[in-house]
Amino acid sequence: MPVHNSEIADKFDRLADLLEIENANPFRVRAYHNAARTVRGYPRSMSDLLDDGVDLTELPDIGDDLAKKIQSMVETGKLPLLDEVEARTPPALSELMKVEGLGPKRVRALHLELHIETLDDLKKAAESGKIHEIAGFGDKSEEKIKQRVEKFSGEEKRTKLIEAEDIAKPLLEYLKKAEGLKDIVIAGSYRRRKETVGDLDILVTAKKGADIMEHFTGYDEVDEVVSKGVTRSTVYLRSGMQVDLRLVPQASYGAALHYFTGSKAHNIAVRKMGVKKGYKINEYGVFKGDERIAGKTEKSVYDKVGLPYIEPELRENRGELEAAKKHKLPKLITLDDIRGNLHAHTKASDGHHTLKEMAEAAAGLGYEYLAITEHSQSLAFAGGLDKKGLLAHIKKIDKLNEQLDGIVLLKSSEVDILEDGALDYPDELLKELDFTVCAVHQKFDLPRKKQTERIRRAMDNPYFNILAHPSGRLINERDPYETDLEKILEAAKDNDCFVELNAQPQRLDLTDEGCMMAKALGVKISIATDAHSTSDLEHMRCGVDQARRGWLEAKDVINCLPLNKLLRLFKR
DNA sequence: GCCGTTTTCGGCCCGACTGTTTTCAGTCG
Repeated sequence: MPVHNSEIADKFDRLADLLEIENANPFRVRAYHNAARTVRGYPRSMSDLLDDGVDLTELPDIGDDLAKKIQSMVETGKLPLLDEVEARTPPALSELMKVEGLGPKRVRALHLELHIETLDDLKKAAESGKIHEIAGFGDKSEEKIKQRVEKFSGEEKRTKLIEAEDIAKPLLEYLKKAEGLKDIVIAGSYRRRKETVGDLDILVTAKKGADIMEHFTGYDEVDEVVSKGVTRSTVYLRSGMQVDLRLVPQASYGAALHYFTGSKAHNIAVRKMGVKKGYKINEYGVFKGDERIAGKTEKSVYDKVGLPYIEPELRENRGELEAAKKHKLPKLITLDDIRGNLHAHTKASDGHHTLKEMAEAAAGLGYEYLAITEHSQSLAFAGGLDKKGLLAHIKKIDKLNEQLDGIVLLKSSEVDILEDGALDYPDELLKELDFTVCAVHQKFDLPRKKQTERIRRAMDNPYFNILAHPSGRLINERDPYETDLEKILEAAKDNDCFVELNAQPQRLDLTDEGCMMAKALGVKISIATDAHSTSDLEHMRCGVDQARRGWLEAKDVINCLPLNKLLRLFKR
């Protein structure tokens, strides 16, 4: 069982937390966190990189020492230094640091003074009123800890982007009513269109004297006001979502927007570039000495460090700064580039609308084509069509196409990939289709090698065209099944197959990193909604967001092609 | 512990808010 990047990253983060509690050199602590971020976000597994003989010190923030530690973890699953540290500092202390308001210093104090090691210890200590006796803690701290421990669930919950939108939109409408408000924008990972967001960062500018903060904390969805200041306030909404509101002068709007959009790694890298040029960059602007020389727009900030504007979706320090320096940034795909949708269901399997209704909805979005991809015969529980049923459906589509104007329905099927890699219909039936969308829907728990081989074998079939939702994950609900994505993409490349970026907001499968890997390997992508209703068709925008995070351009995406060119791609 | 068209040693992003303090440490983003 190969070690996942996330496991390596978690170990580095835990080690960093414990070292911080032990009062280690803060820069050493940061080095471990930085390495964790690099490893967690890396599109290829450390294990595969080592197999290929890649020198890990080439990766950002990985030096000789950490490269060795990663190698040790890949080979043995162990990080000896972590074991060593955990032997003298209780491992659960790093959990305590996740409680809001508790950092390394206070966790250390709680441990030294009251021998608190676990959440349970902390809860008891708070209830028995021992905490306020420690130097640096008072009655308020004790009370807050008591409340926070009560609410603490242990896991940091990130909210799916589309759910965050549902929370953000009414709040934004409410905030816009504030007296004296000028600009308002949601920054942070929401603006970078990350698939999940941890909190909402809202940036505003306003007329002098306007009481925006009062208005904000008075929102009727506010559950708790964490802090409230002149330029910054933090609240929790009833939904559990944390919202930060920041107020900056208009002259600083661009610098603040850049700062609060992040990512942190991108910001730090840009700041470092500023320092090299003798500037200081913060949320108020770019400064040369005391003089503000830029900051009204984001572009002005990039300008000062000698870079072109970088789209928010790219700001992850995953090579965008290097690309920008060389003027090689991708021209990111937009929703307008999309000409059709290659994955949709109707009432014939598990969809909610008829062929005609789906066709008209797709035409209404300005599409040239919509592919009808009912489930195949093995997927009985999702209304999969048997051979006869599919043939009849094909005829229905032919007939409807004669009546339709401006849009063409493509005859396809979401064909199951069986456990042995065979497709769920015989070839003589598959050849009646314009193309196929093939997918794994059962036997999610095969070992990595077998699962990978299953999909690769399926691609050997000349009627295999697009691999749908390649990992099967459901965000926050179901883990991806174990595969070697790189090997699958290589097989797709070799067999002239394509890979889907499923735009369902709970799937978004490929990931952004998967898109980057596909692009690097020369595999083109279908961004498709897997629509089960007419309204689902509008989830295309979610897929496009994810594609943009994955550096994709219109030329990388097959459903940006006109119909005649698209169909040529499916002849293998 | 990482990193280097000034450096292989000496830097490492920085400002706001809170609470516990009498001038600032701790935490957060």
